[in-house]
Amino acid sequence: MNPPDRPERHGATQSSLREHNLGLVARTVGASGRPITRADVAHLTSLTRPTVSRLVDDLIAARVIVELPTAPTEGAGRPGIPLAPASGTLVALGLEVNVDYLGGVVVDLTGAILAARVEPRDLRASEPAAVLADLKHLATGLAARATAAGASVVGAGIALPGLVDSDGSRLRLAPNLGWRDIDPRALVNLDDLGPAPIVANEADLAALAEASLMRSTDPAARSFIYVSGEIGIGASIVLGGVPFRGRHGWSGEIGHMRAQAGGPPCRCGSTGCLEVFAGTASIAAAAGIDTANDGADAMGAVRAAAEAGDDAAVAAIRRAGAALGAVLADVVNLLDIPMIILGNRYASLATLLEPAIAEALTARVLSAPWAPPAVRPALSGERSAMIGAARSVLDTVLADPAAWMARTAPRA
Amino acid sequence: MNPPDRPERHGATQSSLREHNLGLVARTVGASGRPITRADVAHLTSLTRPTVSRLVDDLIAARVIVELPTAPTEGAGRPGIPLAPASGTLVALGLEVNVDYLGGVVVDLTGAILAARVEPRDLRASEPAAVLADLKHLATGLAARATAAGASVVGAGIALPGLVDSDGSRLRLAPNLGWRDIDPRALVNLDDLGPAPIVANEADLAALAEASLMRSTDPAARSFIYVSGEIGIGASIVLGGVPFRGRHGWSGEIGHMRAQAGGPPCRCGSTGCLEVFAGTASIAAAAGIDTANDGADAMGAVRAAAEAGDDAAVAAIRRAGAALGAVLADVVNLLDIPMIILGNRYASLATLLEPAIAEALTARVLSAPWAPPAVRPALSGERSAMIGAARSVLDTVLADPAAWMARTAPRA
DNA sequence: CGGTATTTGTTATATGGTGTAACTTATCGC
DNA sequence: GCGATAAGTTACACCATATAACAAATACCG
Repeated sequence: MNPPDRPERHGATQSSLREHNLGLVARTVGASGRPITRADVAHLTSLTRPTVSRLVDDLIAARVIVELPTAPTEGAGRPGIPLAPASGTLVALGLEVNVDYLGGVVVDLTGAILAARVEPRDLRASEPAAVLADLKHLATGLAARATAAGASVVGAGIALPGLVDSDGSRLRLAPNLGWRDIDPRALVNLDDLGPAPIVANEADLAALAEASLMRSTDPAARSFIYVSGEIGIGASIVLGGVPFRGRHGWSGEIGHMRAQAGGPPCRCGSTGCLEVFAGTASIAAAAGIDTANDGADAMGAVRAAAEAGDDAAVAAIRRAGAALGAVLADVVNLLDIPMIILGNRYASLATLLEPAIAEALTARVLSAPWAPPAVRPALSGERSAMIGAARSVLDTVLADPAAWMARTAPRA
Repeated sequence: MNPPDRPERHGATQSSLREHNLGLVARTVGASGRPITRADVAHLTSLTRPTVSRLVDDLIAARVIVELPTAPTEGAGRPGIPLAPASGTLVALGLEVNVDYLGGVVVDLTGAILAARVEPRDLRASEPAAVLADLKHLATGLAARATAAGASVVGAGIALPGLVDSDGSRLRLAPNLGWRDIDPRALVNLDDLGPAPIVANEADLAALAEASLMRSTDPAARSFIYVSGEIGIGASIVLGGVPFRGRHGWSGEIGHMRAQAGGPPCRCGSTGCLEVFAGTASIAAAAGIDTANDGADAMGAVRAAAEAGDDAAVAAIRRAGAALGAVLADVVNLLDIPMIILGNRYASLATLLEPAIAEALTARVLSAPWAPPAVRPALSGERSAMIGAARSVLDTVLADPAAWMARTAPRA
């Protein structure tokens, strides 16, 4: 997602120039929510109109963007031809393995979901090879459907619930699956689907999906903390639209930051971890909700109980919110990223958790008087990790369309 | 230091190409510890020899790099001409205001300190306008000396002990100086010394100096946490050689992260802050060292006492180390940056603090079994913030030598 | 209803930076 | 002293963008 500390970059040649501008035009068309003309792109990028025209022609030929039927005109002068990212031409697969399901989506450059398939299944203590073989089966099925519909599959991304090395070569540990030291790429083996799949942590990819949704609503907010509530608690630190993964790719382990002195021991071996107070299992237990059979909707039950005035549920949420707030205050003091997104299972609890979180933040964040941190539920829903996985693949095309064009037409 | 969330970048033209490669060559020569030839640069950058030659000629004309007398040759073939950053030609001023002194250095592209001047002075509760006027006086004196020696001053950087907005336009709060809401650029007014000076937090600039020192010893380690011990405790998060400043420029406030529940109240109004347990004033007090008259060397006295076996001093250091370790464990869990540099007043205590810090880190950092975090005293010494301030200005020249060349020869 | 202003998109040409190939220069090894 | 080898330079081709001029399509105005 981001490169590890690289020593020094490469020299730029004329073709790098072209690649750069090609990507710039593609991203400019893609990022601007509504269709824009070649002239608009020229203004936005400070490139000249002839240059933009040339680049746009190539991108149209590569099926990255399309010309729309000329819209109802306005103002003087010749009306421009609206351009938009192509829909249904280039697509990516977003796959995910999680505790209680396994699934995949097909997403195109507009962000539309062309196909989806989710198989609920209890994957606690499962066999990695078998599960990932099933995932491959699911993926090839989706890919076949997409190509049948005339789309080209540019690649696949895989979201996993655990510590993934930053280059995606290795899943070190997935506590809830009971997996350890897996090579996901070898086991899924999607070599026929283009380049090596992107493999990353589920929270980071969900955050990426959130980032592209936020780009439409609030283009200024390109950095935030995405908190993913589950049995464990993960976070993704998004800087300028890109998750920051750390030295090895293991950043964001806020579940084991200290929330409170003492308390029951955490399964990590330490005490006082946030997870003990604000993990979904812990919230459910404190609220007196049975979580054994129906983990997915336990938070819905807690919410319902709390809204009905159940004391245990209210107290459980308050305790979780206070713990989250204490930890997040430290995070904001450390990073000065005053925007917190509550995602995954937390999304439905967000309005209830907010008061306690906000209270802790205003009490402890040094800069709160000048710039009070914002706390918000995630915009993206259930399948955000899969969507983010696909998005991350499509982003590589948008970042360097020339590479994709070279791949698709090596007939020179 | 790093830009705030920018919406979208500019289109690249042929001159951007040139600027990029000019900077790349300059940085390649500058970063490689020892002199290298044009052919070496070509190999390292993947540019061709003719291109490198052209760029090098321009950089020599601009006095950014120089040809050295041809060295004792080795191996077959025509010996190359060694290139190195020019010494004494282009220099930057690094200035600093801190609690008990005010000073400046003149640094050239090789990192050599050509001149320095430090005036000890008690600046607690001082008058900003008067102090910064004195700083301007000091700066112009240093600049005059530099130009008299034949150097061109490319600009100035100013290090301040407080919350500085990320664009350097405003010092929000410097608790130890008693300053609040200052426009440092207007008050220092160094307009005749090139472009607007870079203004930033003292810890961030010291970290930058540390980063360039580490580049020589360990080029792989481009990301680390620099902890600056003082009455307050600041930190700079260096990612890929660049301090990360956060949304407003106020990142790194670890002094007010929670170290321990309860404890005496912090002057920030909260309780349990790290500063209460590990700030230098607090360490000195706990060790029973009088800090009133001689704050600068109080840590030396604590160290001496601890090494002599004084119980109070040993306990004070142990308490501070445990608190630091607890907070830093959270930081490493959050960011996965397993390298911690103890700087400023902590540097001399580092060997004594390390055991307690390391103990807390191994106990609480999730990834410690795979990748134990490293804890190290800072390499850079007393004047690191000033040096970093100058360095940051010189880095702008290295990043874009074309801009400097345009400034110096606008005779077209 | 026709002419003008205005803006989009295209075409033709100029500019400029890098790559390629060949050449010159300088050293080593025999 | 001669060939091998590598550094640096020169001459030229290539290619991407800028500039300028032009064609096309609409609105505005008399």
